[in-house]
Amino acid sequence: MNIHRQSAEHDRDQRHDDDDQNQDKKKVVEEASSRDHHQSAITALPDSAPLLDNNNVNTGLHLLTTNTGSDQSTVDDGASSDAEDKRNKNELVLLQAELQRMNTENQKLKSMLNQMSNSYNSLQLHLVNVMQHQQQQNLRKGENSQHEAIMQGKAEEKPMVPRQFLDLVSGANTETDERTSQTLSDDERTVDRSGSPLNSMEVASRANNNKELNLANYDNGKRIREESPEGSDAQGWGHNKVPKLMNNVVKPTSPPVDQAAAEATMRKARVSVRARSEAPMISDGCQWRKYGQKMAKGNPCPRAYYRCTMAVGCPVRKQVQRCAEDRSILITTYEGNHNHPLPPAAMAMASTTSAAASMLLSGSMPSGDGLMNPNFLARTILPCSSSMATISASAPFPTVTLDLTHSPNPLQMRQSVPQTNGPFQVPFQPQTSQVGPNFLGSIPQIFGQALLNSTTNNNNNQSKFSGLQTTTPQGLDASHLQHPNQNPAFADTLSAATAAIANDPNFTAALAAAISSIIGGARGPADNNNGPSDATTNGNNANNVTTSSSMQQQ
DNA sequence: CGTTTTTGACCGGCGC
DNA sequence: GCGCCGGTCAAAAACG
Repeated sequence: MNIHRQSAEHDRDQRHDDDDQNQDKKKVVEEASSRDHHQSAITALPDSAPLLDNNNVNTGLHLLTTNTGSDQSTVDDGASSDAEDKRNKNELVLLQAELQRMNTENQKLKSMLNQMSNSYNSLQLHLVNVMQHQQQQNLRKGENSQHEAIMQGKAEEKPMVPRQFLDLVSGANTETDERTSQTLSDDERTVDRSGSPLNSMEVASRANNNKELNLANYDNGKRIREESPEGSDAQGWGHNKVPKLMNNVVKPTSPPVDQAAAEATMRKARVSVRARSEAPMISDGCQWRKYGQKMAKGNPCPRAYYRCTMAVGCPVRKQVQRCAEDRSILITTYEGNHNHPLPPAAMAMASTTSAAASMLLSGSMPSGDGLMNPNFLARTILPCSSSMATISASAPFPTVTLDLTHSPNPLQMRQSVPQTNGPFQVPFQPQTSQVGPNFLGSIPQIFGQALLNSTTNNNNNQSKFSGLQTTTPQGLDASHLQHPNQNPAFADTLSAATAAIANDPNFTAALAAAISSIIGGARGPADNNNGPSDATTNGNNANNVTTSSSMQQQ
């Protein structure tokens, strides 16, 4: 058996080696034509670094060729042409030196940028952690006083619900909340999750008779706790194949052990996108080759397996499967990092997955109290969008789900809190976290940027953006938790953004940019080891980030 | 004829 | 140890 496996792997490796050789051949040609290919990663960044502009390099090359041509055409012009010849040669040398200098500088800047991005993310996470601790303490104080008030029979105006709210917003109560919710059956939790009035978006959606949202939430609930088709889609994916795949990833560069481990972890991180589409596959700008199809348990629709073919040896894979409950919903799950530059059209999804993976990475980053709860990140970074993205650690590998299948009605969302059983009612209290205004402010940023990006496109495609959902590692979903600080301003922003996104055919781009802007901070789409196209290059993490949104493609 | 898709077989992890 | 299940492989078929 081992022999068989070894021979099989040997064959596989050999194939891989062949692929590498072919890739090398291709590279030679490509690099000969465009040497500045690698710089696209940097040039994809905002216009912050003129030195990194491809045009500069291209211009330089163009000058070089032009001058060379003039050299040959003026050979017979006499002594004056000799002087000109020398001058041209000098210019050529100068330009070459300049070009080399610029290249070196580009490399330096690139590495600096990576370093800064990492530092920024680390600091940001640390700050979030510290702030949350502070707020926990404050909330505990408030909770205590609340208890005293209740004990004194003054709870008429502030019933038990506020306490629950306080418990919810206090991240420190996670343990207690978990215990409480764990006493519920899975079914109860599922019901609660989908029916929780705390999810303002869902409430709004219900008020709007939005079937899609309810459906999607129900699906998510099943995904997280049950072995639903969708769940299996996002969960047991490649758990036993990671080492093998890692070989593919690591081989070319033979990175250090820790980096390899990080990539291995990142390889596990998945980004799932739920979108409404009649097409067999959503177009994300990448080239995919189908390598398998299976019937997943519990879902009559087959699951298709694709791998990226934009570059030989690219480890990125994706699964495509229709939702069992609503077959108009297409669930696409991405895994891995692109090891090649991506076209602009593919940058969107790559950025999204990168950001999601980064978020997962952040969640597992060492913090003061050990590993940071990945859901903590989701709750802090995306506190108001808990109905859009799901970070699931209940799955074998962390998955971020981007649900593009439902669109909240911000107007109703604004009213949702009063309309429901009260702003503080909590059916059951898993964990959520109260985050400061700083983090709330980042949410409109998401939609704001999405709005900016989306308004640039005017296609007929219909995309619906609803929100992000977070799931606790214990399988508890925090998506039903409404952020207490939701305000009309945010609702307005969300409203405008949603409306704009609804008309955005290239929604993924907008969404990716938005998520990247808040999650990655300085980590832009191009901020990865392999260039602009890298989706999850930083590969450190083992958590799931699911983004769900309702996207309709025509 | 090269590339992509299809599809049955195989492998490894996991639960019982 | 066995069976189930998800993921992958690889030969054959289909496609352009």
